[in-house]
Amino acid sequence: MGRAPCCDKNGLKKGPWTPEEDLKLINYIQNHGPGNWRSLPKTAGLQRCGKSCRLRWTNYLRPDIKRGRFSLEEEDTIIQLHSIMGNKWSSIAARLPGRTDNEIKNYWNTHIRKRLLRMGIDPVTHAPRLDLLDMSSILRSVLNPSLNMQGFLGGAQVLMNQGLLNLAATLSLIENQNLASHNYVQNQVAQPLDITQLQSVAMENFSCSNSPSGDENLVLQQNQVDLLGNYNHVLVHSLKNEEQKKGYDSAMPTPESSSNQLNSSSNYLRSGTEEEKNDFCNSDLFEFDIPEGLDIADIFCTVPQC
DNA sequence: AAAAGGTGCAACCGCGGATTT
DNA sequence: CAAATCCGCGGTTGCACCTTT
Repeated sequence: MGRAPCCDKNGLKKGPWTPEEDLKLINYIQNHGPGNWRSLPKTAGLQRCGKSCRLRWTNYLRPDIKRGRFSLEEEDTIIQLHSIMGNKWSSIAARLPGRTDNEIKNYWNTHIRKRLLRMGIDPVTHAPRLDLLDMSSILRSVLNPSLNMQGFLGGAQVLMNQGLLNLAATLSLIENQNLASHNYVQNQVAQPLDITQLQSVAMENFSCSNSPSGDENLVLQQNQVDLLGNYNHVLVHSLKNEEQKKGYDSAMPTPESSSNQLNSSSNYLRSGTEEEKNDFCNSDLFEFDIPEGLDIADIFCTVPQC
């Protein structure tokens, strides 16, 4: 014995909502409040599935929804939260009052994700796209030419440790909390980030790291964390630079960017295509400043098989 | 000016955990 | 406890609008 079916799907309307339907839904919820989506359509006189009503309300009709383009602060927050939460759009939306998970998801897929790709940053891992990059040669050209990278690398397979990158991003987020909170306050939507939660996520990432174990490696990892803690600063800084160069307009990509965008949202998982390589080659990813005192040895982990 | 192709976003789909009977 | 459904989530699609050719 279970509940009655949510709705009889036969004869229910689908597709775009009309203003009349919106009005019915708004009026009903204003009088009765949201919830009980199963019975809502019938009571409200709507030929819609309850699921469709809930979606329409939560994503579009809710009075507290903030419309319009995303601010730089919101964009920063999305990038930082995505770096530790991944595609947990509802969790990210919970940190961005007035924004819905659907809106953030769309904005990520249509704007931020493509921009990251253009900059040679993997939007899934938030790490530089090493598959598109001869890192050692670039670093050699950027850093002191006397540095013997070949000797340092020792012929070993050199890979960024992804777990540490994630952890670094997390710690960076924690570090940025004051700034982020400040921004929220400025926007009158203060909702401080939960540091405890973030720290637990950080530790989870840390424990998932495929780094070598042992005290020495822990020291090395801590150094990596210290260094890579700046990773998200660099990422966000670089994004802002790009926006400033183009004249910021999140909602209106430039023709240049449009011509480099991916063809379809169904191609999200595509990686390493010629198109992306071209995007990367045209990017200015490495125009940011290398911090003083940077010890390049801390960037890498040299393990037989990361 | 028209056709073709690209973009952005609202809405739908399907899944899995939670809840109810 | 099991079955049936609710609810919310992330992924995907459809289509109107825009841009390019």
